[in-house]
Amino acid sequence: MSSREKIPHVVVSRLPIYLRALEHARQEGLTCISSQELSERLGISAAQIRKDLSMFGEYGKQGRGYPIAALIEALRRHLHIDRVWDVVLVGVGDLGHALARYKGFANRGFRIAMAFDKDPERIGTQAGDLVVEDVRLLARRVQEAAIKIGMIATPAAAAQEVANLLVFAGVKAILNYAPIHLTVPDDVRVEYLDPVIPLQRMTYYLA
Amino acid sequence: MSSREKIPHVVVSRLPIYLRALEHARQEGLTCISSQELSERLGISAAQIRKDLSMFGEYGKQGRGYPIAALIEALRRHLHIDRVWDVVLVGVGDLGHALARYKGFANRGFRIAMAFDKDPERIGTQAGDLVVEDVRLLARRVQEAAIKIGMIATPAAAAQEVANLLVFAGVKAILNYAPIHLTVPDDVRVEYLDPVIPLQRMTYYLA
DNA sequence: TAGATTGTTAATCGATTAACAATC
DNA sequence: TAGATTGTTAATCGATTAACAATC
Repeated sequence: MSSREKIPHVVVSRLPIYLRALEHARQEGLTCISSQELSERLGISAAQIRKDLSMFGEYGKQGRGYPIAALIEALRRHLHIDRVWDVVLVGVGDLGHALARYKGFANRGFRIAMAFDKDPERIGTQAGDLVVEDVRLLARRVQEAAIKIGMIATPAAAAQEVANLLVFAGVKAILNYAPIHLTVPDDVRVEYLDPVIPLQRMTYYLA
Repeated sequence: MSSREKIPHVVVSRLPIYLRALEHARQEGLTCISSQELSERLGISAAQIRKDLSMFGEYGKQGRGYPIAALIEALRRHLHIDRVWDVVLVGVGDLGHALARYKGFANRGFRIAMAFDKDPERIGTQAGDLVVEDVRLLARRVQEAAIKIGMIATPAAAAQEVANLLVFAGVKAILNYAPIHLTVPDDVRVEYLDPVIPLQRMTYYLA
């Protein structure tokens, strides 16, 4: 039961998955959903789901399942997305542009607030609603805005240097699209989105 | 030791990470690398790395470490990327375009061979080197080319339907960028790249 | 040879599952 | 009430780590 012990990271990592599924269920007009139903939708065992959720509180009702709206609200609160986080984007090539224009951040807790590049050809151009700024201004601008989350969409060769800069500017969480492992201080988190890694994980199982 | 028992998926999932680090090390001009050195570069324990690699064979030399070129070759073989896999891309919006033009697939085992969309405005237009085709032709084209890997870059609302179509066409591995869980048969693998999920995993730890 | 590092074993640690009393 | 489903416990299962003999 409930939220005072340390929650294992595997459990935290499933929370956004539950949240996404709950939001879909709500869109379908459901108001309540059982761990069994969630299990079928996600391929995660019902016992696992109940155990995970029980670490944060008693949200379920026996005989009926979980009230969707209340659980969504609770998960958003536990994940600290009961607010909107400003994000700084670095690297505005094809992928950076796609991210700057991506509509999926807004209603899930995030907003790209600034975009930087080092290429003079790109600086001053438009990316989504933003004007691309010179990466040399990054540290000052990010510090002033107290931005805590960075997205790296540069080539691999630049990514570690950009990470250092973000860390220096006070960023504590980095989403890295560049195909390279980043070395950062212990109090900074990194998540990786190199598309080739999951592809290679799957080809292992292909004939 | 060596490769006849079933390898746990966690181990398989680390192989591409090792491979990427080894390729970087080779680019730096190294010819041999110890588990200790790899550990520092990746934040994975040296014991873990040795144990993982030992499941595939005895690639290391006591006192010296692992010969990089040979290990790269071996990992590529075990991951079945000692060849180039054709991939079918579905959904050619901003993200799909970025993927079609991404240079990082070619030398890591993949090639986007076809791109489909259902929007008449997009069909016939250029995406990277490809001409966007009508999604109604997908099943036939994919079957004929015997393509086994699909990438979904459509909106969430279309993703499950596209997945069904890919499965019908014989695809066995799907990389899904749409923010939705896909339900597919047991012999089909799915990997997810919704950028919001990792962001929400990190905000849990932000104040 | 001396020093370094592997592959492997056994011990530890952590995560998942099964089962069921509690209860809506 | 009867039926369904939770939260939790204990048992199982699996993954990681520590340690070291073997050996390059």
